[in-house]
This record gives sequence, structure tokens and C-alpha cells, in this order.
Amino acid sequence: PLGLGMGSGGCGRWEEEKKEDGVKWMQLEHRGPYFVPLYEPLPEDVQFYYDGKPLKLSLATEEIATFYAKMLHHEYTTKEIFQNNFFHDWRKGMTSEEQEIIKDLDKCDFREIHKYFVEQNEARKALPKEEKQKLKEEADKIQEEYGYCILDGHREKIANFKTEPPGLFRGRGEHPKMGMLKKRIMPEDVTINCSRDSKIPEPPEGHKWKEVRFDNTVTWLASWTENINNSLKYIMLNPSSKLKGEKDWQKYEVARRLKDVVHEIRAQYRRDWKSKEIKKRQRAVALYFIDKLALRAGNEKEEGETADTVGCCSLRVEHIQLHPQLDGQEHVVEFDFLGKDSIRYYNKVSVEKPVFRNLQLFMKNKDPTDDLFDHLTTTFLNKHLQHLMDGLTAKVFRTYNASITLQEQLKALTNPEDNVAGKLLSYNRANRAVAILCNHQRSIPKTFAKSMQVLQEKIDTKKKQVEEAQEEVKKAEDEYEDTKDAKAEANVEKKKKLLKRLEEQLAKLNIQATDKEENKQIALGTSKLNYLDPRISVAWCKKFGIPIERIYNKTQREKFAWAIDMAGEDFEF
DNA sequence: CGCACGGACTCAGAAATTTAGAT
DNA sequence: CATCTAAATTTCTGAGTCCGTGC
Repeated sequence: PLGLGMGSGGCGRWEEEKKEDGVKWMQLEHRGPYFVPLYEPLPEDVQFYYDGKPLKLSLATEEIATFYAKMLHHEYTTKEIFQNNFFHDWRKGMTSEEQEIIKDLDKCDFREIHKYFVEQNEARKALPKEEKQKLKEEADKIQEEYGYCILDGHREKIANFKTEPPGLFRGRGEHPKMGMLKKRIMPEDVTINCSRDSKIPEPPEGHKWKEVRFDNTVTWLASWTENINNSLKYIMLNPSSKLKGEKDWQKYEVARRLKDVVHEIRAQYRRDWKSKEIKKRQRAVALYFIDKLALRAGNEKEEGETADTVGCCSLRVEHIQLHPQLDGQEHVVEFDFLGKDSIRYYNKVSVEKPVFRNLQLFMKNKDPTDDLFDHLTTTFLNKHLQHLMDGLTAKVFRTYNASITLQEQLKALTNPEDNVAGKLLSYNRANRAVAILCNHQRSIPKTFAKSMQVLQEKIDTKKKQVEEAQEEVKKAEDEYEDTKDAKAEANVEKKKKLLKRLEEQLAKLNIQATDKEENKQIALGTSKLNYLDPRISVAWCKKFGIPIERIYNKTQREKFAWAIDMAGEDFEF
């Protein structure tokens, strides 16, 4: 229905007969989820201690105890909320006798159990090669049996074919539910979705499914309700599948359509800044942020159920500060809030004057904890966007701005004279510009400082070698001056060649160091995988003769097969 | 008929595992 | 060539967005 235009190339796999509205497949057959192994009790000599005395736990109580014991040295277990939630749920699982004894988490000693698991891990690592090989083969067999399905005649990889094992819930950031017990998923919890006439998956022996349904308007193979947030979890296809690939393609086509109308939309929200309706003004300012800063929409969240994070529409007064003047800039807005996954967004932005004025108005007579856009919801915003362009929602701006930024940055940064390493540095820098725009961060790798130092030492060594080689060249040249014999001439060439090689190695190391430093706190993967139209990258590779393997690994090439197939070097986003 | 709510899907960084490269 | 180590890749599952529906 979207009328997707084919790029150059074109291939059978990505163009197929249209299905009825909302229908996702005609045939779906699979084996159902793979259930993670049941709990194995601890050996007799591994004991739990309460108040200094060994205490034999019932099987269910012991299992939950092991979840905590495994995390003993994790920062989580030091948090009061984690401890309280864990202890509350643990006690619920205890027998009444155990409840009578175990009343204080501080008196619980899990150290021996913890030590046992550490040793188990080490033992597994130290296994002889053949044993490891055997384990791998077993895993491969499971993957082979449960990891694929048949969808409309194609064998497709499944993303998550295993049920999630039980354990303690670990939310991101200050999550009020951290430490709660995540229950084991049983076949009786699972709904299977497949085609009516397919081989219906067998539940494990002695069990039955909660339900088997035949709904071809959805893409999931199985689902269950998890007990922490009482929400659904799904088993779905791998990104390499045709179904997901087409959806991905469609996403970028919508973003490309935004390119045609974005100027009009920008003109529109600038007009709306002056509207008499406060609601319209708020919508226009929010949209300006979404467009300029690539903020997320920011749906309302249930208070106390999740970590306190916000997006654009849910920003509170306390999340911004207004500076009429700052560091030589006018109308500066200082943002400081926790976004998705409790990742901090911190930014100082000079905004257009009407935006600044409006923000002052929106903040007037409000408490810090009041909503900045108190008359705005994501539904209202998206209704408006839908009206401006078919399929337009707030998130499309992120996709659009990310992809257009990559394209522009590649154009600006790529030097055709550079070698492959130099061009790849440019690519990474363009990718990095997008990651910064989208605020994709990672924690600085634990070994960062050390490995940076090692690299710096390598550079210093190489520098010395280059200097020595330069002297060697000079010496050889002097000798040739004196002797003029062929052997000396050959020696000069040899030394020059060596020098050139060393200089190239040094340049490469320097590039590596620059890249590493610039990248230490930036996560490139998320934008590469979810925001950047892969056809831009494919075209860039073709244009500059960079092998596609240098920017996409195997998994990424599988996910972006559609783009690799269809994009020529002249593709424009 | 507006809106809460559930459902289905994309997007997210940490942790685990594997691979490659240095010694 | 073996072994250690860091980087790359894969796995995992939580956290968002957005839509349809039912009251």
C-alpha cells in the first residue's frame, strides 16, 4: 500500500505478491519455544547459612537463593530496593517453617553458594577442547531444531527461540521493581501462533500449551505474560528474515518521504509558535525539539511502576534551564534529564527567540515537577503529524535526521584521496555524529585507559623506528654518494621501502588512537542497526571501493541483505 | 466519543561468548 | 605454535513507540 520504489538492481526476494491488508503471512510452522533446563539442586556440601548456622533449604527456596547468590558481588545487591524486593518475593516462595526462621536478609550467608557458582564457571572455562566441542554441538543441535521456522515456504531464523530463564529482575536505572522474582515460564503459560494446517508444535511431555491460535495478522510465533510488569513477551523472527527486512525497508521509505515535506513542516511549526492556542504552541515547540534534537516522543508512564525517565512530551520544568546569555550565545536551553534506559541527556542548545519566549511562558508559575508541556500528549502530537504526512509520527524524525546526517557527513568528510583506513575513519566519524545526535551512549569500557596506554606506547615505539629508518636512509644515500655503486643504490631503495612501510604503520596506529578516543563513550551500534538507512552505507562503499565487510559484519550483512541487493553507488536518501 | 489500556512491534545497552591478534 | 588478552560479535531482555479497541 505504500508504493515502495525499487532502487537500482532489484531482486526477487524483496518483491513479492501483496497480501491482504493486515495479513502478515499465509504459512507459519515452527517447533515452539525451547524451554530452559529445570533447576538442579546444589550438592549436599554447598550450604546456606542463617545466623551463622547451616540451614537446608527446600528446593524452591534454594533455587531463589541461588539467583541472589550468583549476583552477590554485583552493585545491584547493595541497593535497598533490590534487597527488599528480593527478600519479599523470596519469603513468598518459602515453606512456612522457613518463613519462621528466615526473617532477616542480613543474617543470610550466600557466600558458599556464590563460591560454588564461581568455581562452576571456572571449571567450564577450563574444560578440555573436546568437551567444549561437544557442548557446542549440543547447542547447535538445539539451534537447528528450534531456531528456525517456515514462513511462506522460506526457512527463516528465529530471534529468541528460548524462553527467558527465571531469575531476579534487573531494571535499568532506579527501577522500583529491581530484585523482584522473575518466574519460570512453563508451557502452560505459552500461547502458540502458527498456521492451522501446519504441524502444530508439541508441548514438552506431560504439559500442554495455554493456547494455540492461528492469527496471521501478527508476526509472533509464541507469547507469554511476564510477571513483573504483567506485559506480553514474544518470540519473533530474526532481523535477517524477509518479513523484518521488508518492514525495515518500509520504515526508511517513510523517512525518505518526510524529506520532501520537512521544509513545509518546519515553516508550519514556526508559524504555530505564535498561535493563540497554548496547546498549538506547545506542540510546535515540542516538535522543534524532536526535529532539531532528535528527542523521543515521550509517552506518559505509570508512576512508581518504572524508572523515572522522560522524552520530549513528558519533560518537566526541572529538566531544563533557560539562559538568556551563555558562553557568548543567546537564548540557550540547558537540558538535563534521564531518557530511555535511564541514559542521561545533557545538552546546551541555542534556540530561536520565539522558542525561548514560549518556554518562559510555559514555565511561568509552575513547580519544578510540573510538566513543561502540560497541554500536550504524544497522541495529540502524532494526530497532527499524521495529518501533515501519511505515516508520519514523532519517531520518524529520528530516523530521518539520523539518515540525512549520515549522508551529509559522509559527503563532507570522505576524502577520495585517502586510503581505505582513512576513509573508514571518515565513515566512523559520520556514524559518530549520528550517535551523538541520538544520544547513544555506552559506559566507558573497563579496560579503556589501559588499552589506550598500550596503544600510545606502540605509537611511541613506531615513531622511534621511523626516525631510525630515516637515518638509515640518509646513511645509505651518503654511502651511495660516495661509492656510486649498484649495491649501494639498491640499499637506498631497500631502506626507503622500509621507511615507507613504517610510516604507513604509524599513520594507521594514529588513526586507530583517534578513533578509539573519540569513541570511548559513544555507542555506534544502535544507530547503525536502527536509524541509518543501510542503502546510504552501501552506496558509499560502492562509490569509494570499500568492501562492504569493512562496515557491516556477517549479522549486519544478513539484516541489510535487502539494501545490499538494491542500492547502487548513486543511491540518494 | 474520548481515553485508558492492552497488544505488537522497534529500539536499547550490558553481559556473555567467540574470535583475532599479540607475545 | 601455544597462550594470553583485547576486541568484535552475539545474546539477552528491558524500555520505548504507537495503534486499535472497548467502555
